[in-house]
Amino acid sequence: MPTHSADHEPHCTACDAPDIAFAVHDHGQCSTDVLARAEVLARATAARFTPVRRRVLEILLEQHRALGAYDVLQRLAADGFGNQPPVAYRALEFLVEQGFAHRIDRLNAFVACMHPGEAHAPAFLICRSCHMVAEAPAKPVRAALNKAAATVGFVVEGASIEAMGLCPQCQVAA
Amino acid sequence: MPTHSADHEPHCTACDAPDIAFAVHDHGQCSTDVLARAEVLARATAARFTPVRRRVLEILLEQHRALGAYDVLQRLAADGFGNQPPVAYRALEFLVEQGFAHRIDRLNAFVACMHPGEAHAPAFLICRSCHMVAEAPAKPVRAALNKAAATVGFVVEGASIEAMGLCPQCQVAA
DNA sequence: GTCTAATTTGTTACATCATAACAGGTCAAG
DNA sequence: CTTGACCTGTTATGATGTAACAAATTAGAC
Repeated sequence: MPTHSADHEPHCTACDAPDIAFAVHDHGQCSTDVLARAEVLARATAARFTPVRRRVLEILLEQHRALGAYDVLQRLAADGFGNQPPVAYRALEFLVEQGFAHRIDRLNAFVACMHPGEAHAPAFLICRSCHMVAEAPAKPVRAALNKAAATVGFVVEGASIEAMGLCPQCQVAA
Repeated sequence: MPTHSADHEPHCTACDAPDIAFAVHDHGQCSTDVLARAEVLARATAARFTPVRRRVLEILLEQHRALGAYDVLQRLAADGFGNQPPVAYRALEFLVEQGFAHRIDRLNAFVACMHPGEAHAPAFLICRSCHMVAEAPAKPVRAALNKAAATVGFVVEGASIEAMGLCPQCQVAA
């Protein structure tokens, strides 16, 4: 699995779709930027970005991977926060509502959103080997889905699109 | 929610995509046909279509809805089968492997496949009001997804595409 | 400032979903 | 009619998720 901590592409601020989870990049910068953007957004929307919530986002941002609620909880407990499930679930729920994190149904787990505030509904690309998760722009995918649904008169309000497969690095490794 | 038991469109045998879950149809015929097709397929592939497995498929076929493993289990127990979780999970796993049922990640539940043997990878349309689930042909959707993944070098091996929304009947009702 | 009301956090308790491991039964092939 | 593969039943436990209420904190009214 790629160490994902080098500093070749030091540019995460733009973080335009498609995102750079699978590319070698300065992840410290990447996560710092996303966190900063989230803070600005939170201030703009009266959302209370409390210590637990902020810490959960930091934890999720450490890696481009999905973490289970109980994994997050363990980390929180180690930091002196409450260590009962609702603590983690509530913070995660908040982050998802604010668009700062996404739930991956297929994994019963959560990832930090790499494009907070960008009003997007991505597809998720999950590497079965290194377990990294990237967001891919899904507009055409959703358009196709809406069209397919329309043929039976179904109106799509939201959709999970989660792909399992191999990321570029793991393809090479295999 | 539609009663879904009338006999207007008595034609499920063809059951060509997109499927008829949301349409008024003779559901007795519909489920009988699918079950018969599954039996033929099972005979063709050395798969052992045992009483529990058959019964689970029958249970799933009763409605165009997803059932949790424990719902299935309750029904099995009522029929005199073992009432421990593995009984249900194993039968469901078998049906999914054979392509006779699908797992809906979003619901932690299972639906009967309406197109057994047709080598398909559908998108699922889940009505948030009546909870019916239909399969929609997803070829163009998957094509778009593969394309989006390709832009970051990701190879898709499988994808869950699950849409939440309103079925035609429930749109009218609302 | 400080009181009040709303929100957030901590905690208990429990609900729901899922699987490992092994014993015993069934069935088909040799 | 035995052997080996597979299936079923059972025990036990693990993993994931939530309801409900008490205590702490915060924002806003005054």
